[in-house]
Amino acid sequence: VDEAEFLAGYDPTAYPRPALTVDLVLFGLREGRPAALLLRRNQHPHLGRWALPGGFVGIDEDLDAAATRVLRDKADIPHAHLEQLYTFGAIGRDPRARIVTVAYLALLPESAFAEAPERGLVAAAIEVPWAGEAGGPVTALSPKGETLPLAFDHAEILAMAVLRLRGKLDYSEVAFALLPDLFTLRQLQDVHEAILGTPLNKPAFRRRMLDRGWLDPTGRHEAGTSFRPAELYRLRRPR
Amino acid sequence: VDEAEFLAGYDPTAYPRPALTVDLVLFGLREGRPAALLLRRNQHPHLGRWALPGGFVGIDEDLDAAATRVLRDKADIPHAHLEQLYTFGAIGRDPRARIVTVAYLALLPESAFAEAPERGLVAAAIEVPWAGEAGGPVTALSPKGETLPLAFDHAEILAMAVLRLRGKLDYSEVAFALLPDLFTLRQLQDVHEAILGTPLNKPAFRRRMLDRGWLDPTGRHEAGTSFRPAELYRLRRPR
DNA sequence: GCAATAGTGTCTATCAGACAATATAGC
DNA sequence: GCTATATTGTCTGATAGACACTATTGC
Repeated sequence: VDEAEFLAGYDPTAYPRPALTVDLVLFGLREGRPAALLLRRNQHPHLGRWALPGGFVGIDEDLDAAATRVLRDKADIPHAHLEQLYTFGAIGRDPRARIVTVAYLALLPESAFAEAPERGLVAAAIEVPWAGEAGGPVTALSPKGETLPLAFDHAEILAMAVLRLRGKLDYSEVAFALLPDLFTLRQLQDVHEAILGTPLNKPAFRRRMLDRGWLDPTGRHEAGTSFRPAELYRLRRPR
Repeated sequence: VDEAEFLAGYDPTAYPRPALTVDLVLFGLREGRPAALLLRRNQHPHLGRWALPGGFVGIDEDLDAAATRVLRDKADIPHAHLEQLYTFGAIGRDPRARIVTVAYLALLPESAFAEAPERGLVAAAIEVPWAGEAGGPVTALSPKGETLPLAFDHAEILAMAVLRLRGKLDYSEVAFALLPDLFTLRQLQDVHEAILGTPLNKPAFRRRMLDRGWLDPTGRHEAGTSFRPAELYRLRRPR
């Protein structure tokens, strides 16, 4: 059996093989809520539904390179924190053909997020029911609050993205990828609260973050507030 | 561009596509140390090196189903805790052709582990250098202590498996998948210490595990010791 | 001075590590 | 009783939540 499979590895017509794509969860915060950039499908199947940007993996292209290419070409974003999320390969997930997709998570600061609508992308708020730790199926909402029907298994992929972020939030630097270079402790706390979906204790959060030693105070302060301005911090590099 | 890719999804000859496989990390403990079942390659490339059992994903086969099939057919193990680990798709990872592999982690109790050698599988101890949290490249050792050269990028896959286990150890039930149905608290602690590669405080570990409420005492005790026998516990189901 | 938020101090409950004391099996 | 390990108790230091207090800005 192994010999046949070996040959099938050389000859693409010996056995039919699944097609391989990457799909990107372009994740960020929109008005303090989890959000992702979605693309409206203008073809069958799932015409009119909303989908993650994606593309086929080239025969001479790394998976990470394919994800970077999709980020650049379909979302016009030159650079972002990118990490592989999970690979989805259920039989019926695409009605056209057998397509296995490697989902990637891209983390965008709110600024990059704001420029997106010109490309036909919509910044959809992602509602994650708390659903007892596991996180249920998500719903996507347009900026006006309408529910956006999702294509394929993309609701499942979005749910996985939020769960992954929750898990990595407090031992990794993912939160900082969602913030500008300079940020206040309040902004950092807002990011944590948005992803966890639960309020946090302010003094405890401050203590934890400062004791961690990842933050450098800049001595500068935010401007334009009508109240006491908060100090701006920067992520210490390299970590 | 999208239209061309759409058609390529239907017609396998329009664009060449990567082949897709699953590879399994059959993980367990051998004499209190992390170990995995490896298969000696009897073909080029990497003839004589040691590899994870794997196989091509059928066109009508779920990824999980492919992993289950490999577990059954190549390792003769009817059932195990299986979870997707990561997808490896670097360009040169297989010199024959472009092959992308979805790595799975299978967790075996030591009993299933002991029966393996008949299938040509070797239970290799996995040495993970501590390497400051990140875990460096692993080395595999035969039961006699010889270093086993690994095929393809399988050292990287094994390293990822151990890192994943470390991360999930204390909020998931992966440790129990490595133990028999009835086990003592000492055995549970040994599993944790083996995976973390560091000793743990005994009273604190007991308290933590018992307070968690996952364990049911059975009232029964281990036998055959020449000292005080420990109580046997069972994982409470369902979690 | 007022409003609003930043930032700090203190008290308490919880949890982990250290260490020692007690319990129980075979011999 | 002796040995080896299981199991429990206690002390202590670190950490998180609750809550109140002080600081600073624009107006």
